[in-house]
Amino acid sequence: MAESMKGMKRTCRCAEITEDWIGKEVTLMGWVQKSRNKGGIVFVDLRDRSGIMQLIFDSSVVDAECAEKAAGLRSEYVIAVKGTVQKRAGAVNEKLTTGTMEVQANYLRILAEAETPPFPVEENSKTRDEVRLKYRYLDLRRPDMQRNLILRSKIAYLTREFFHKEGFLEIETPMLGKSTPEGARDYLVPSRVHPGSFYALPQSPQLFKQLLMCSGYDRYIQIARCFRDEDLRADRQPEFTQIDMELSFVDVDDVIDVNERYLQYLFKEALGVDVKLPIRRMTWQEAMDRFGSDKPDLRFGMELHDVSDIVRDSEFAVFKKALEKRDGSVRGINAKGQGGLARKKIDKLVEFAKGCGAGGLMYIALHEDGTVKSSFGKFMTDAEMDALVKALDGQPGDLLLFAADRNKIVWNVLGALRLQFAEQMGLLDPKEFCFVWITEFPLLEWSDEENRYMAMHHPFTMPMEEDWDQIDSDPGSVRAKAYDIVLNGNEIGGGSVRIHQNDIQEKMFEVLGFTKEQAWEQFSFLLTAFKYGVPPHAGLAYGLDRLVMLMAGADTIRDVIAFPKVKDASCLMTEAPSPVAQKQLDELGIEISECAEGAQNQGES
RNA sequence: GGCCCGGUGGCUCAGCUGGUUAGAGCGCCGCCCUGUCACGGCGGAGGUCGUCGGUUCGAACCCGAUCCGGGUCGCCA
Repeated sequence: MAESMKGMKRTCRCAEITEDWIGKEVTLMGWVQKSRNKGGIVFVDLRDRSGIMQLIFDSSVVDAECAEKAAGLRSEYVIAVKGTVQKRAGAVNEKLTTGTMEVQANYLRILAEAETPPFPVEENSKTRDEVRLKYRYLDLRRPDMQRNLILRSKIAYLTREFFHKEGFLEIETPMLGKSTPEGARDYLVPSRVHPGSFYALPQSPQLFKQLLMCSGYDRYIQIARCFRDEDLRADRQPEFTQIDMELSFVDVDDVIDVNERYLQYLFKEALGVDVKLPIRRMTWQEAMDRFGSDKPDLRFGMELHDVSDIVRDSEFAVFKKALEKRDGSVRGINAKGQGGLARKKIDKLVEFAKGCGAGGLMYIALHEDGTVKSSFGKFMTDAEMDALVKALDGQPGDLLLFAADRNKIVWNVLGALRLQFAEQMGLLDPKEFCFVWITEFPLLEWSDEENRYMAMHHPFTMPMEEDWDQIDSDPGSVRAKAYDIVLNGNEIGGGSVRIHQNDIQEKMFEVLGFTKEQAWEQFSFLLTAFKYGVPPHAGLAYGLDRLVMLMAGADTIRDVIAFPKVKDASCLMTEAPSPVAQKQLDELGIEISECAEGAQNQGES
């Protein structure tokens, strides 16, 4: 039976009590973690967001009514307790920060009873995600989830504090905006007032923050919700949070400078971790050549080696074909100490490589006893094989893996293999934080699907001056003033200097295949604004969820988001999205097609 | 959309080559217990093995479809 808390006032949280409090009267309120009834004495672990305090109900101290109530306490009951902080008479519990103390209770109220929870509310839950997410409010009671969300709050606070001191202004941008064709799919919101027209939820505040620069706000920051209607991953949710910023009268180095100091401050204050400045920088080309990725994990080596020149004259058809392709190459990595890998496991690696888009994967296994096994040795001369082993510094016991194809595929395959081996070999320490700036990204990327160049970052990214004269002759070779900040193989942020000159912007649209009319139709407000005096500007945005995930040591961003969605972007707790009443649809002038209705009915059965 | 992994009492899992009555730990319920903290002791309840269909004398197990969750590729300017 639930009682009122009238007349009682919480004095502090459970684990805020220290030994200085011994002898003091306190009032605590929280959830029953566990109750141990010894007969005449009942121990209760009381939990709130700060931690646990042991309560003791002694039948020789409390009245009969209180003793009976205490004996009836069950997990997750919400209670209020008055009592005295005392040093424990019995053994100390070293697992609790409050383990030397207990509260000798003298008064108890049951504020709410609770049914037995569907899964244990405890640290390191092994309960599967499906159940956790259905009862997310219970999952969020668990100490590890509470720590994550408390850390997230602290990170948001430190971020605002740091950038405020640096002269940034926090300005909100709209959630209801205009749909744009490039980029991810938009979440659309129908307009009641304008039947047939739709708002789009922002994929990022990109254009608005550039307009704010036009308006003279100089330095802008926002912790902004963003939406992308694409498939989910462990590190991707349909709605997510960016730390979004834009600065005027700056170039690449200025953005990097303030952000390096931010990261140093954040990691020191939130985790006590020292980030050494300056953070290492690496061009995109170097990252791809050495690590096969534009977000290299630098906590370990196992670098890629280009062996194209060594095998250029070989008779092996796979190598030959690869080198005839545009941007074709043969590259390898050395998986140290993996030479003894069983044939079956090597076959699995080959399958893995095929999954990454490769035709296959070649290997040289250097056994400890000096024998050599290779999938392609018979097509090669001894001299060529020796040169390959030497190029990768192969020692007895090593496994050398080679991919041959267009660069994009070779990088992709070897970069992924490199990570897989590192994980298998236990080379990844989650407590080690290895930052790197990746700079000088290509401005454009060829799209086979669209049969045109696409902006790698976005259409407002400034090209590097020294490459600009190649924009007509060789657009793919033009580099951009774009940069990503990478932490342990995760892209935690990215940004660029923006185009503020009319002629460059027009040329950009032309290269991207926009007609002048199309460009104006989509971005007229921005292009018009730029006519009235636009300062040079640049910006950057962090994925807050990923940043918190890495700082919290979590495996998925779901563990640092209070109410995340599952893989098909639905919410297991609220069951969103859901069909709506016909009346709502009528108001919006929306009709559901038969095929969508069919899919919906199927989904419900 | 493709590929891979999983779904067995409330939770986490085991369940052999298809074999007769589907197990364990935790939790839960009852009784006992005044120093427990992974409390302890005694007793007890609880499962259409995700769903549908098929193969078989016989299916948790094999086959097909489907639903749910996870990972990944595509996708994510």
